[in-house]
Amino acid sequence: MGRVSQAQAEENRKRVVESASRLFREQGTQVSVADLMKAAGLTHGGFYKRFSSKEALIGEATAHAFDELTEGRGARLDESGGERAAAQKALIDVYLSTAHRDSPADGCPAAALASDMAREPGEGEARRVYTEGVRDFARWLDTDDTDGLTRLATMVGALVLARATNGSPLSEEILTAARSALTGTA
Amino acid sequence: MGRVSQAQAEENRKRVVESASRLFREQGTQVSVADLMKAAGLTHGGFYKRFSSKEALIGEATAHAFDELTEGRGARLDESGGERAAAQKALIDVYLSTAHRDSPADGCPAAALASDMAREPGEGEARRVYTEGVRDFARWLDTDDTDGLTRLATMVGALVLARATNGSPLSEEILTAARSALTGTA
DNA sequence: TGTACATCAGTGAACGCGCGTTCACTGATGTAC
DNA sequence: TGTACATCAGTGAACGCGCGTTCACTGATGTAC
Repeated sequence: MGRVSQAQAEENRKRVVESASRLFREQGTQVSVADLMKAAGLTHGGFYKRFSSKEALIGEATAHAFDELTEGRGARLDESGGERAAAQKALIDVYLSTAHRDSPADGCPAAALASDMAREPGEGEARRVYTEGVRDFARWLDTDDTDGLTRLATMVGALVLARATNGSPLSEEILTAARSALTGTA
Repeated sequence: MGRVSQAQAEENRKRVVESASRLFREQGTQVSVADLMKAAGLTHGGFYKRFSSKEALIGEATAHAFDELTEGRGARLDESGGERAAAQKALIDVYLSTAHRDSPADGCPAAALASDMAREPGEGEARRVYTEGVRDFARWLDTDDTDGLTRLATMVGALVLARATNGSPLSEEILTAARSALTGTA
């Protein structure tokens, strides 16, 4: 294929990180390097020209997924009370929807990558980024009466259990129960 | 090594299921057949004399882990109000402890196996058993004001996030926040 | 602006390794008499 | 109760395959003049 322009090369690299962040959320971090590269329209051989190891890509892809999540949240932390509560409620409704359950690739990395992070060896870049992302997300979810960490735990737990029981009616029951508990709506 | 008595063979098989149920919770279902057999003190060759596939073992090991959990809960569903609430509080305190966070092998399968179940293809035995186990556990957690499903979601989410962020102070904060929200104690 | 050549992004074959699964073999157990 | 032999639990080598990573190669891009 020959050499490719610097701009194109930069774009290719970005595409690898983006599609990896989707594939890792969808299938876990054990997706193969060959599949990751193929998803970005490349062959596996060039991987090590751009990334020092698969581990390194996991770190970058995790960071990318959390960045997306932060953009998605949109609203700033210092927003005024009423609007903030409304933004929280809107996000929780989307978070605990069957659509979110069924498309982990576009979804919350805190939920999708949790077990991979738990099994990630030692103190890698990925874990650091993940922990920071969880902290930020929880802070955004704080209310006057409930710790954002508890609300996030309920959301992540409900999503993870709904995914694991998908195909059974229980899956929807879990989402509905958690939504109702967190937003006061069925 | 020659033939082994039927009683011994039966015991060996049980040991494989038991140690697999620990290893799967600890490291995920992608632990190799060779490692599973070694953990039970056997070599990998004999595996297919006792199990039709690795999938089948995952099903049995999942069932075994949930059976253990049910025994661990001890108290019957129809227990009287006060005692039941006390048993629930006791279990929640253990569930959200750093000890439970740090030893997934003896811990809750609903939390430890969630992502593996979500990625398990199709409608296997393992998923069915898992879903049933989650339903039972949630039923046991029901109170007059809160759906057991929501309480379980909070517990599972907190445990899973605490494991993924282990090594950071955030990990303990998550456990403490959830414990306090669920039992009213710090 | 045009030419000559060095650079290097991406390719595809290859590396050593571990996977799930199969199979010929072993020798103690279980059984028929 | 004792003997002869069939059974079969467990072993270890082997299968085809996919993994993460390396590397010689290609040819268009970028640059020096």
